[in-house]
Amino acid sequence: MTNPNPRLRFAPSPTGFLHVGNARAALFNWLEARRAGGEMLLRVEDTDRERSSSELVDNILTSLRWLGLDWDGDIVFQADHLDAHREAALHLLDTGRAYWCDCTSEAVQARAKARGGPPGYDGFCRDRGLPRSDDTALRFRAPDDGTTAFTDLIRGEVSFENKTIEDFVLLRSSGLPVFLLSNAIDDATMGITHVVRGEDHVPGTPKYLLLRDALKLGRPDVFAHLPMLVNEARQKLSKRRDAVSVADFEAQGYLPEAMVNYLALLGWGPKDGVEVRPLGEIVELFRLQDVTSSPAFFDVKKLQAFNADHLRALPAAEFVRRAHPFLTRGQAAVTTLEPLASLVQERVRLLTEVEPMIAFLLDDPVVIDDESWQKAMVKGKAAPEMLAAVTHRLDTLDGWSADAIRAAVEGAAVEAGLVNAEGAAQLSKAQGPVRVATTGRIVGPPLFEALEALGRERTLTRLREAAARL
RNA sequence: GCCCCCAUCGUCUAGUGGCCUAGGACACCACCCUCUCAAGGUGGCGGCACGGGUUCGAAUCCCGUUGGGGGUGCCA
Repeated sequence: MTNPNPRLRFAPSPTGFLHVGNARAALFNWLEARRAGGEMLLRVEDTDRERSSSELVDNILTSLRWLGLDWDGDIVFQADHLDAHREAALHLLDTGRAYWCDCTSEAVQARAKARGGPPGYDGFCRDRGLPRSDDTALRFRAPDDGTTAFTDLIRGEVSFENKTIEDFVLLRSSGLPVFLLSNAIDDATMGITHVVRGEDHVPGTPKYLLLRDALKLGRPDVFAHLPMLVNEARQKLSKRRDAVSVADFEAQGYLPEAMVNYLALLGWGPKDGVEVRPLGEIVELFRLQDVTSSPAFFDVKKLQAFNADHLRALPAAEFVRRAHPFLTRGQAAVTTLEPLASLVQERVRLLTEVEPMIAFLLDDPVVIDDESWQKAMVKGKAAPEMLAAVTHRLDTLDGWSADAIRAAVEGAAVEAGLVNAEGAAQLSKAQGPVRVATTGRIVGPPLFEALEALGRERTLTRLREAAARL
């Protein structure tokens, strides 16, 4: 049952960017391979010369590396093996399992419409004995009776009646092999034991099996068809319709560890219920047979929550390092961020949110948010009194530490009359005007640490400018 | 149309005949904590698609219905 040396593969076609659906398929292959101590191979299915491009190959490889999904051995490019695929197809012709057909797809459709039956090829050229020409494609002669079945690790027994399988194309009239043929042969050549791919491949599996049988290539040990990843309309994710490129998520400030963690939970869950955890633990817990069979919605909200958790789990120095590529103001931003790193870290969900949070330390004069100004200065109580009192106290403050600043603000609050029933300073009200004057916004990192970082001169300048504006 | 697959809170899932008055997570709401915002804590909202069986007993097994999805290319 269990193969001692499982070989799995991720086989993307470079006709689009790597999107989260592909990434999930790659991840599950990788998880099973690594858990079982097997091999993870990578094959680029570039047989569609028109739509494939080396830029897209680069994008796929870059995204896989970013996610931390490595592979064993050299990358196999399917286009390098086209001759062998063609040869195999021709062998099928010799053994009577294939034949040349000159029907155009228009003609096939017209006949289907005319007979009122199901669309698809009707075997028109089966016994015409056509020779190969520039207009003929090679079709596989599918069996007329019997069934083709396989066991799917996730879905159980799946079977198809052979009479529902049409005579599909093996070689285009250009001589190029089609996906089904290349895919089936390459899997055999590469010794793939576990075929783990999307559920959209289920209907093609009997053809795959029929081909492998006809070619006497044996069958893989295991099939596992992963549930689809769907959009809000519950349709299969598509690159064109849905914004789900892995590279885009990277650019938006997601951590690869959050992405793979979240992706692993789409169709699978650890027995202990602990969702947020390092990949290494997931590798140990993952079992292909535990994967769910129903489709899953890719929920960006939950991904964000995971990202925030993984961000907080980082050591502060590492957090700064990860934020680096997202700091557009260069070294100034880095040195500004460093002392406040842990305070910022706890408050962002995406790395792109880091710089805006420390922008008040980078901009002079500070940019004041209108809504915040209205709230704290116009509607807030005793804003002028508070600003005057705090300006004086901070101007004459001994030392410049968060604790000392806090004491000064508390003293100013009492002076401005912002006190509770016991006469103690009401910081929740008092900090508003100070915060807006110095950081420009009503929300942000803890005020006293922020002012300590801002320094006495800039703090006083901003307080005076705000008072003048009032 | 035909073939195939799927069906537990809004979403992702736990659940493999009794432990389920269905558990967790995200989201949402309330409260607590608190210098704002976060984080954290507590509580709340909310689900086994429907109908038949089988069984002492069904979210769990079987059949059907409905709904959704995938495939049906000389794309992959």
